Amino acid sequence: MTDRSAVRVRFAPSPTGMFHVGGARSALHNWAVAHRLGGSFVLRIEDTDEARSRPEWTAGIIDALAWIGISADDPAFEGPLLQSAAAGAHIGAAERLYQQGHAYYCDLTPAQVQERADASGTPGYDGYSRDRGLGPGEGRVLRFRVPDGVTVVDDLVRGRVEFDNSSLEDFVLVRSDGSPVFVLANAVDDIEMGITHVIRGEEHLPNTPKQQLIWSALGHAPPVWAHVPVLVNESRKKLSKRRDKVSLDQYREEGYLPEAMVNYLMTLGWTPPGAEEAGTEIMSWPDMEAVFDLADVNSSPAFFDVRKLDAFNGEYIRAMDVDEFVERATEEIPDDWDRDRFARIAPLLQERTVRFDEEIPGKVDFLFIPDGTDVEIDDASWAKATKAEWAEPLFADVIDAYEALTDDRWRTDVLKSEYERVMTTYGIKLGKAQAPVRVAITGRSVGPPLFESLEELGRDETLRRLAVARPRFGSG
RNA sequence: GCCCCCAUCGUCUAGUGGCCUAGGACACCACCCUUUCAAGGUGGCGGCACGGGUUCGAAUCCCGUUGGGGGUGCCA
Repeated sequence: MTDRSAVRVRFAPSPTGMFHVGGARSALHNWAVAHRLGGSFVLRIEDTDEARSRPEWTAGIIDALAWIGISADDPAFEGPLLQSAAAGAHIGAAERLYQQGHAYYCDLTPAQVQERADASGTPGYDGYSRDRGLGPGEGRVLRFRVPDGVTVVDDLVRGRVEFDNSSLEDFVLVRSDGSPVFVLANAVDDIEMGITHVIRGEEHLPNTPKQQLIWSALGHAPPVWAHVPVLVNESRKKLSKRRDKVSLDQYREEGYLPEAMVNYLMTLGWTPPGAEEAGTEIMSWPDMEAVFDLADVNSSPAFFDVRKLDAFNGEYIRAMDVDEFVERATEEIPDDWDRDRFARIAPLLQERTVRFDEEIPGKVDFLFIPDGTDVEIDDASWAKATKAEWAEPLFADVIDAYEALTDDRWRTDVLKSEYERVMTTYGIKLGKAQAPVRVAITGRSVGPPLFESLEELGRDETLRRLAVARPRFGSG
């Protein structure tokens, strides 16, 4: 027995082999409502269209959900249920609808329907078979007999939406091959599963009156509807996998943290109460879940802005435990790099990291060059760092000072103070003064803090690189 | 074409008739800090699509216009 008072929501993706960020947001909304209201979250795979259904895709969906914190192990989680397994219920419901006069058979082919529409000048199906009393048969579809009147959809995010039934036309419930159509299957599944809240994307709003009609024809009060606005791209078109980067997995591979993705996704169309006072929209899932309310969700489409996602990701990365950061960052470096050396330098990268992709190795690769191979020095950077009058003499002085250092004094603090001692002669600040050496050592003008890098590189290699670079002064 | 939805800074939003000289976040710009780059701090730029009403008073309510989007299958 289903407890009718208990909240039950569902997330019903079709298995397409790719999990959409919009789907993730929708799943999060459902998850938040289920938890907040002490209800359950049902995962239903809409695999009716067999041509695009693959078992491994269901596993992919579960994995993607787990990544954003919707765990199949959570007590609120139910499923996965396969829509195809309920085919009998769909047909049974269709039969009932027919028996009770809420549906009727029609033998017109799509082409014939089109012909009649063209002839009359009124688009759509004209109700041709409404009163012809046709029974089931070869090549016949079952159509819903849409009653006169108005269907009012009460939507949590949109309010009251009215549809004149005359604009609905007698839509198909069962195809001529006997298979149920989406609106029927979807509504019947929701009824059978005791779904109380249907929370989904706005693109479903237009077929909601049809489903509501089915619910009531089947003798049920409609569920609570909530149609959340779609996610759009920079040209304000609905995010599509054809032209936009929408795969959750792809973001995952690029090194976005699930917490950041979840947090960002939730801020699209909704601001956590208190975010303004706090001066930040960064908020943990438990905190968001505790205050999330569909009625507070905005009703206009939201642009998926990767720049803001990046900002969130950076915040979450900086908030990570250092060891955790190092461990995660290590996954991104080439196999032949010295793990220990990387672990020593990696903490310096934490606040400089926005994503865990290529930028990690690219920032410290100068420390992992094979013995005997020179760094590739960027000419423009070298030219800029050494164009001042003081550059060449300072460079020479630094070499002298560093050569005088014994191995046991080759430490960040000493390297820095020696550098500062040398540069006072030239009356410049460390910010400028460190440039020539930085380029000589790393090949670039930007990178992790210099003296820490020199300590890690070691005395011999540092001195060697400085010696290799020095002749460049003469050659302009 | 028809049906439906939407409309506050570049972006995401707060705002539910007076608290709005419209607030925050991201981005951008400037300055500060500084061992480059970041991070951090301070400040700045920037918006209620338009036109009519209603009201003592409108970002907020109503109507229209314009603009955008979604849906219009025997797809899901």
